[in-house]
Amino acid sequence: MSISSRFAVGIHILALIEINKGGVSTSEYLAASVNTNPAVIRKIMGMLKNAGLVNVRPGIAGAELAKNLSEITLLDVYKAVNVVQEKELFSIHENPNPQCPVGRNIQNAIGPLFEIAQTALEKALGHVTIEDVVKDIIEKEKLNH
Amino acid sequence: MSISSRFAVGIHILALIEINKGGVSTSEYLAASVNTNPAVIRKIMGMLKNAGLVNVRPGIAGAELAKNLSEITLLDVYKAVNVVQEKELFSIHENPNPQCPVGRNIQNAIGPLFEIAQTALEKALGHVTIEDVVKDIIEKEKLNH
DNA sequence: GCAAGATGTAATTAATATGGTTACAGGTAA
DNA sequence: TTACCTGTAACCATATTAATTACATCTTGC
Repeated sequence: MSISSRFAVGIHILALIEINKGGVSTSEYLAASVNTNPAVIRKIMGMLKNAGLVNVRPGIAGAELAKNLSEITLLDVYKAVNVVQEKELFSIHENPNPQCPVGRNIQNAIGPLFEIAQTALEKALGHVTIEDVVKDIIEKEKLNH
Repeated sequence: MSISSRFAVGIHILALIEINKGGVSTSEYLAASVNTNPAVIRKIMGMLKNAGLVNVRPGIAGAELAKNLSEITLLDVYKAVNVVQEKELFSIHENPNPQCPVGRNIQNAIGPLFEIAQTALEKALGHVTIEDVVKDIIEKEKLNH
């Protein structure tokens, strides 16, 4: 199992919109960089739009960031693209046997523990911004010249 | 997406083996508590065995813990049952466009960030032992009497 | 030795999720 | 009106999960 690449693609899109600030970031343009289909980009873009991270309008070419670069964290993107539901990173088997002491308590015993772990993950994502990613990309570019 | 319930079932199995210490924990017995098929239990048990967490032998009924309760963390179980590969909790889109500055650097830019988040998750799991889970289950049992 | 009963493991299946693709409705601007 | 874009639904191939069935193999008791 692994978390959908929608998350990585979402980050890619936001970073590219920023770096392409002079030009027009159409879904076709973004799709060419990600190497996927424009419809996939438009779907993800719709999610980013709903989360208030980008501005896009029907009929009008190009997308823009709706917030300051430094105000968009990876956690924002992660939540926007809906790769993991609230409290449901880990799945717990349903219908354990209520006749058994372990069966009737296991869900309540491990649920909170799983939440703690998921929260630790999300907190880590909250500490990184798209600005950090963009700066890192620019840095890596310089090193290869 | 969500992490396979093999993880939750693995925890369930270990806790039940402990609580059923007096009796014989066959795959059929464990399956009845988890509410699944004995073959599913045997498969997971094989993984726990490979990780050195339980002792089971062909032909001999019952499983035992191979370590002290307090020495088995949730992280041990998580790794044993192989629900997430090393460094691969988050998937990153393959073949981004190398002609684009973002495309050619995105993987190296976000890979390490994803690792940090995954490590935070795993660290949280490493702080909890099966003993904690068993104690919690016993506690919850008392409260309901 | 052999029957009974357990574990080990492979093959199959249904259900679900993902990402790609196509198609088209609807909006915008020249 | 034309050209081009976004929004979105429908469909498909593929992968994964958990359940199920089946059977080989091992151990013990007799």
